[in-house]
Amino acid sequence: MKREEQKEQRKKQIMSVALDLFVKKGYAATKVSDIAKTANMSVGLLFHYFESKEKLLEELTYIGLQGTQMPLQMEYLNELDFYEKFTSQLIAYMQEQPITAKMFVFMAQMQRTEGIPENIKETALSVNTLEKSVDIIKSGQKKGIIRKGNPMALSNAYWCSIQGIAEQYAMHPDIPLPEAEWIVDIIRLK
Amino acid sequence: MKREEQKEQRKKQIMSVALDLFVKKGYAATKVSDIAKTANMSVGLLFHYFESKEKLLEELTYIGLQGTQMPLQMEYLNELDFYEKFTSQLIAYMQEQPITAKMFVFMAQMQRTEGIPENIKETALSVNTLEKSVDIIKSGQKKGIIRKGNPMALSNAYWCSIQGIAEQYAMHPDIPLPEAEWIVDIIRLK
DNA sequence: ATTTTAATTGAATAAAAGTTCAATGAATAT
DNA sequence: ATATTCATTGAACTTTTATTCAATTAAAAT
Repeated sequence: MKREEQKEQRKKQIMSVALDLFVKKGYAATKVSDIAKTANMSVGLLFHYFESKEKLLEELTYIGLQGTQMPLQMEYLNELDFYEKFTSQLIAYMQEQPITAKMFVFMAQMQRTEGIPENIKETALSVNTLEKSVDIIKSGQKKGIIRKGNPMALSNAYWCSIQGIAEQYAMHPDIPLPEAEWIVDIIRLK
Repeated sequence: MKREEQKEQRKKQIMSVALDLFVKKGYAATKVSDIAKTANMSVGLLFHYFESKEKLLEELTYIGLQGTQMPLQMEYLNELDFYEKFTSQLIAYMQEQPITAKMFVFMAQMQRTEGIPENIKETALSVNTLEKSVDIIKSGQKKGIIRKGNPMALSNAYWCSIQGIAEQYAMHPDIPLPEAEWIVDIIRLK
């Protein structure tokens, strides 16, 4: 069964290159021939593995769903501890698995970009964490460990920072990542 | 001289619509016909005002350079005050002039996207603020008002947050913006 | 009023990008 | 060893998107 392995290998190779280019240049700006060239194969071969550019995007999104589900150790003492654990684990994970940051950026791109097929957007949307987060903020505010203010705005501030950091890291992995503590300080009550 | 005014009007209209679509969908994914349709005109007319899609992008980038240069009141007491003033003014400005956030996102897009002509990238690059910021961080650390840590990482954390917030706001102006204080707390020494 | 100039349109054309396919060669099975 | 299956190529074809242009309409100048 050598063929099967090789087939999987090829698909992975294509998807890896595609992810990279989609993140760097955007989906629409990435030509199928770019992907093929970067992966050192002919366009014909690429179409042997994926029936269309859009199907490739679809599979990538589906994988992304699992890829962004990092193995979170999610027992936490309180709401602030939740954010601290999540942040430090995410940062560590981005460093160890550079694909994490790329997937993060890619999924966000899929969510917001108009003209992406609906089924793909829906898959990307299931990564959305903002809603749930607002409740945790509220709960932490009651306990007096998270600062006062509009919970939606607080949650948003935190997630936007995470998003911005992931984006920067995906593009420039050379620039040093922040300490988790700094980011959590956005919402921490002093 | 009605003609001249009208001409300017048209160009502005096209550029405004184009900015909006470029930010939402990305440059490559935005068709000239999309822009024309959204601006209620024929594609032919669009080409009467801009010789190509790329020239339109170029002019937009040039305008963006001025657009992101918001009228900053930049006398500050110390390094932390600098960040506080800058942040609150940027947030206020984004609310008053929604175009600011879009321009911010657009210019960042131009900077990072591969396949954008060099002259355009260079223009976009001159918005880059990260370098200068590192020195301010260092100086503030000496005074003991900015927290300890890698100055590059601190500067990066701050700017990534700003970028993430601008991106979110450009896309979803309905989600409330954070207080400047929260963001500056990323770098503040407690 | 008439002429001139320029705005505007949409269909025609050109260029670019996605997709197919017949032919070739390498691996696997018999 | 031979047959069979499938990976691989690149040129041909199709579709999409950018760009041009001749014709029309509206405004400005004389």
